Amino acid sequence: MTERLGRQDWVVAGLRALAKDGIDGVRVERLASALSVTKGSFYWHFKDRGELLAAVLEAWKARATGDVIVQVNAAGGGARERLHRLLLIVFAADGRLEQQMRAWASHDGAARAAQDEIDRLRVGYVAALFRDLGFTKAEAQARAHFAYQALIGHFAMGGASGGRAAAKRQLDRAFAMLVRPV
Amino acid sequence: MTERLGRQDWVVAGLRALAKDGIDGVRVERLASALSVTKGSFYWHFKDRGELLAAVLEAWKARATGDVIVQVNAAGGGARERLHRLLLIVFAADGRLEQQMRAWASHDGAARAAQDEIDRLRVGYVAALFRDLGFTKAEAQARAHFAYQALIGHFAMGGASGGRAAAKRQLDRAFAMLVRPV
DNA sequence: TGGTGTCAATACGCAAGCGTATGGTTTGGT
DNA sequence: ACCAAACCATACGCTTGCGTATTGACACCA
Repeated sequence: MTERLGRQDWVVAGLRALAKDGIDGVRVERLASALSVTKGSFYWHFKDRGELLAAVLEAWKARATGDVIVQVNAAGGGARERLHRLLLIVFAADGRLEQQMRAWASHDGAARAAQDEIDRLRVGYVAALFRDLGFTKAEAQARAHFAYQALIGHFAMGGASGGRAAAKRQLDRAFAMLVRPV
Repeated sequence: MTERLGRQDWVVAGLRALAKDGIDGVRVERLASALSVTKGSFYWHFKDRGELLAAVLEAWKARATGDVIVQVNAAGGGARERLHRLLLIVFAADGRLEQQMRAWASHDGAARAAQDEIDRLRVGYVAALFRDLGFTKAEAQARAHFAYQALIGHFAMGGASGGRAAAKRQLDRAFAMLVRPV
């Protein structure tokens, strides 16, 4: 039942703590207690707290990269359908980790760099969808950027404001605006 | 030259520290040293750190409420001009305090409440502008919300990505999209 | 000149966290 | 059964930061 721990267990616990309490909630003694263990264990797996944070960052990058994109691509459909599906998925997603990640990035260089990298990648993907819809490169880039900014803002504001249905109606309006030709 | 300090000096220093290092950079001993004084002074003006944070929050609310809105209103013009001017101003503004404020709100109830209040107020203002442009209430609300989210996202991403000119061109595209009738 | 109120320095106790040292326990291989 | 490696507990020292207590300096007023 109570298995011994590996590096991954600490990273997972770190991600959980990050999503819940922000980066300075991921404290080694706290994680230890959450894992029902003492920090004696931690310092066997990691050199120091910094190494854990780096690992957490890496883990986040890994899951932030593929995940949704492949999910959207796998379901097929044209660019318009994909974009719509993408928006529905991401705007309904739990943005707490994303938000705390960004809060972290706001005062840490490495996190900031990782975040920027992920941002570029995701905006690039969305821009490609807009291009498929027939927009010029610049227009596609602008719209993708704008839409992505809105997503980040959405997360930053703590997700939904009204009910599920109201949120969907608002999103549909935004979508209509976004895909309407110039 | 070296005047004695008042409560306000600490609050101002707190805001500066918040914008620069985030909420947990506003430490009493750190502020003290920034003000070339010891914490003996601090604890004369404030009961504890919590009281300072509350004061900082209050100060932020005060300056976040009026400021830009009156500036935009004062310059006159129709709804379209006002909206355009508003976007130009806020998207070019320094969002560091805003961003750190939001990072704080991501793990603190009081800050969160204040932030929500400000958000509602600002979105309401923008929604009124959209209504003046002839949109229905729901459409105006949706567009205002979307635009505001994008602003927050913009700040969260650390402001400009390309040059000043490129940013303006992107913003103009977004503006065109936002004001285009359904 | 003495007193009172305002602001500040110093010294202290306390708690949270990090990282280290050292020794104990469990596991798997032989 | 025994050993070595992997994993964990305990105890310690150190730093940072909070909050308190006490005393000092300055200003203004009577």
